[in-house]
Amino acid sequence: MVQKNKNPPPLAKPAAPVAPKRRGRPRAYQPEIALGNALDLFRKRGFAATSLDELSAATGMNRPSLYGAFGDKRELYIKAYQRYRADARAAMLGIFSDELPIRKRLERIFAVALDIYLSGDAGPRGCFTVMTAASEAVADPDIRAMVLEGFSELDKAFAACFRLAKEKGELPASADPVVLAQLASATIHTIAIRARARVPRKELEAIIKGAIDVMCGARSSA
Amino acid sequence: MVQKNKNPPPLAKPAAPVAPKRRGRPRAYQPEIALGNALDLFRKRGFAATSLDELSAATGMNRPSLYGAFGDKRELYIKAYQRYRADARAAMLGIFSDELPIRKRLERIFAVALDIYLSGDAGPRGCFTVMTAASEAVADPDIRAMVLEGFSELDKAFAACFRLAKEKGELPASADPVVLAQLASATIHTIAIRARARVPRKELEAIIKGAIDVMCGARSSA
DNA sequence: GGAATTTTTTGCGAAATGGTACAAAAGAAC
DNA sequence: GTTCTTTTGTACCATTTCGCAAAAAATTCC
Repeated sequence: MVQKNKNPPPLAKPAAPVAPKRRGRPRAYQPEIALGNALDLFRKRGFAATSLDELSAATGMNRPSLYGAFGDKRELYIKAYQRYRADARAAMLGIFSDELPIRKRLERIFAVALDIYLSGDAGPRGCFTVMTAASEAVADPDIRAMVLEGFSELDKAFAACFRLAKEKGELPASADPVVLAQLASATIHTIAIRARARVPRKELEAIIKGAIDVMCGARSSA
Repeated sequence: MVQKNKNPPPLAKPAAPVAPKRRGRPRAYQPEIALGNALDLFRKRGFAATSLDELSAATGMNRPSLYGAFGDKRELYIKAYQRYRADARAAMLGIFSDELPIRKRLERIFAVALDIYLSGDAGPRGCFTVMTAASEAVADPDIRAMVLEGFSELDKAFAACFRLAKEKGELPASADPVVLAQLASATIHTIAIRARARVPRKELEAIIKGAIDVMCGARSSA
């Protein structure tokens, strides 16, 4: 046992995805879950009205831990917003890539959006991007960049849908995918805002149906 | 001079519109102007992020005077919002009642809205209703009622425009004024949000033009 | 078992916040 | 001129806010 040699793993994969075996005291929280709870709070209250004490209570982490894990309040807000966007993107991805008739596709997209905006035990939470744009994006360049990217992302995804539908002959040749996409985004925005003011789901669904009729032509009133 | 009788004004108009000659120390501020300044601040920062100190500085009134004149912070916010709505209504009234072709009418309505949303020396201020809806309406019933009334007011005004245009034969018989009105409101909302995120005026104008084309039919591409 | 390392916990502190009490000021009524 | 009324200005209070320092705890490496 003299030359025990520490058995050096000759070519072990350097990035083991599980159990990195950190060195110090183990964390008492799960970063993913804590960030999700912080996101919930920010969505409910907005940036300025959310205090670190509330965030601490919601995440189960005390303030110094919050700082260590996510930085100050603004950084935490930005990370929460990134998480929100990633979640929303994930929820939409399948629908945008599925090869459905345009009408069905739009219906599903708007339905998912409605679910996101109307969720929340203490009242509908609306759309983080819209709230953020309304309050923080004017003054904060970093947040503004993310918000603008969010608009662009949504516009482009809708435009791709309409372009494909046009190629498949579902839309008349006169249809302009970019203009239709902006109308679809506008519909997203109007239901996000109205949801936040507790407009009932039925009315929002009626707005969606009307918008789809206009965008796709009102032939099949399903 | 014994029976001087205090000369009772026999039938003097009880509501003299000028110079009521108040009794105590005269006010050092003009309520209208002070409320306007408070409105500007609230539009810039939102409710929670606006402090009474800032409001005091912006209005030129010290805090006790603010409190005496408008009540606490929330009441001041509500009064500022009422003022905003009154101003916006006044700016729109003429256009909504003018008998213009529908296309021209929409162009002017959206142009006025753009001016409101893009104004502000420290960045575009957006639409107070949208900001208010996004942040306060969920939790505050009074504010929510005002916001809902704002939505309804706009929807109805647009619907009246489209209904009239349809009667005048400017729109096809298949056009649904209510649906078109919701799309017009959605366009208002999307440009309000995007303006707040500093989307350039040109892009907003393009969105408006596209929306009008869809709503009125793209024949005359003026 | 002891040293090193990372996290948690407790508690502090300086600043800002919303709101108010109270005396001084400025004008009207008499 | 005196009194009454209303507003202003100064100062204050209790609470909340964000942020951090320093000690205690939990784990790995040796």
